[in-house]
Amino acid sequence: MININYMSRTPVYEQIIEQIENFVLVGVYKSGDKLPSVRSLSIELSINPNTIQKAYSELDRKGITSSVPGRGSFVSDNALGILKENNRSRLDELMGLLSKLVIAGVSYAEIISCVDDAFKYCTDKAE
Amino acid sequence: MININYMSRTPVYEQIIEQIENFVLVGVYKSGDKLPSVRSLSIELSINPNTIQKAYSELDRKGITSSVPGRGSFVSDNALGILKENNRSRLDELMGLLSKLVIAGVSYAEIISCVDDAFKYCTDKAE
DNA sequence: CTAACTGTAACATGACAAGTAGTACAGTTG
DNA sequence: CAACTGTACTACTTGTCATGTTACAGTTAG
Repeated sequence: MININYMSRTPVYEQIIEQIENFVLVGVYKSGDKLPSVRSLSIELSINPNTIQKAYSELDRKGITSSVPGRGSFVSDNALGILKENNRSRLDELMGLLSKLVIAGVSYAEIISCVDDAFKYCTDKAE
Repeated sequence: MININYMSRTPVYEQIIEQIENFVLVGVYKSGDKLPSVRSLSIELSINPNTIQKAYSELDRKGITSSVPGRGSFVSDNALGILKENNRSRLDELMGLLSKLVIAGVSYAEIISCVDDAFKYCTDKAE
């Protein structure tokens, strides 16, 4: 389910965080769902348990999940809300990328077509 | 002229590369222009000459610049073409970011407004 | 030619992040 | 009780980044 790219510069634990957050955003994980345990996921991905735990504790800190010793890690009630608010603030990131593309000579129509595709593709998932 | 952010995760030498590439894209540096020397830039930015050299040699490797011992580093003839082609291939990066924003509930109108702003801002610089 | 500049190369060093390895503790569940 | 769960801690290895330093060779202006 989770896919790790070892060639990437972004640390493994951050890749795990990002993918779990995406699962929550898309609806694969819903509030109350149980995440795979630290040990089972570490075996599945052939990654040291400490790396998984680092990801999980960071998710806890963000309020995305809630971990209980002995029981497991669970998706928080307001996880979706937190993530949506976080992603919303990425609009400036979008501006930076757009500027580069414009300077590179990418046409207005091409970019609009990308935007349309993104909306077409996610139209049913975005409430 | 060049601005280094020491808090950033991206290495200093990559920040230098990116900013010089931007100068070429925007037209501050044109083909044949001479870049500041390794030593002068290292003094200006209070950075070790080796770090500057790492950036310059990478720019050479990409074909953006052409360095000659004793003379200096100069912007290549096809630098602009190489950079435009590179940036053009970032359209998938745009798709990824757009998907996240859409899932986060950002409206179509908001995104289109961003695109318009980007074009308005860069309209005179994009040939 | 000389002096002052240029890029290039090589080495040692320190700092830091990431990941691994191993062990241990405490809570939960069946 | 046994098997699971998350958590904590230390030690170690690795890779990258940046610095400090020295040296060499080519170019240019005086």
